[in-house]
Amino acid sequence: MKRQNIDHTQLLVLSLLAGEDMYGYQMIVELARRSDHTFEMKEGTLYPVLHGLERQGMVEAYEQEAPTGRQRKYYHLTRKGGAFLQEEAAAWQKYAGAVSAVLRCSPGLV
Amino acid sequence: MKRQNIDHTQLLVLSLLAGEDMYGYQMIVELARRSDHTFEMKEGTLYPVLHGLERQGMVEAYEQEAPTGRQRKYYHLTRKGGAFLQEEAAAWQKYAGAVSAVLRCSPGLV
DNA sequence: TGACATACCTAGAATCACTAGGTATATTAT
DNA sequence: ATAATATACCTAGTGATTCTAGGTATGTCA
Repeated sequence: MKRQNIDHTQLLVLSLLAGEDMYGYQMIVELARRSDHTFEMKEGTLYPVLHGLERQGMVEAYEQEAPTGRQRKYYHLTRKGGAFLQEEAAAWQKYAGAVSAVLRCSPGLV
Repeated sequence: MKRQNIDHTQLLVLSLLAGEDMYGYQMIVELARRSDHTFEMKEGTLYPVLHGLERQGMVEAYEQEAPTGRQRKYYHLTRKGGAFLQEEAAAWQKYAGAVSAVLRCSPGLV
């Protein structure tokens, strides 16, 4: 389909970083919390996506020590990433609206 | 993710058949119309999905001659398929709601 | 000290949708 | 008449996305 390929993981990750810098593990926890545990992202899904976003200049990574003494890798949304997020969010709205429109054509589904 | 795997093509196809029996080509045209051309499903996507749904007993196929004299293969939603559609539609609502909830956490996206 | 949570990572498999072809008939334009 | 387009079905192979299933290592709590 045209624009079937909304990368949901990418969209959700970018939207998390729009609010504040986060590290990977935190994103997984936050995403679960904000979605009422509808999304339980796997590490095997998240980390490759983060690396891809970094390669594309959508996010920048930096290391920072946690109060516990552990090393964390934080990600920051770049200006380019912010613009991309806007596009992806708009694409999602369009996509979700279209699905809803199709479902509404069949009574008893919505 | 948990329930990341909503098969969008399957959901849309089943919802089309909830209204009336349709043949493949018609589904592509109807889906484009109902989604304001957001969805332009490819034949290479649709037909394998239809065959899969038939194999699983979600739809039943029958041949019927069109007024033009051409042979068409119509698909009919079975009771099992109807129940499955209800589940998938509910899963979609939950999924879409969760995405919206996450996006709403970041101002300026919704 | 053993279990669990935190925190990062990758290789390979599975799923889903697409590309790019194929076949064939009906309609419309030249 | 015939060429182009629309209708109508199909499949093999490819690419993209996400998952499974591991690995490494540190911190916390019972």
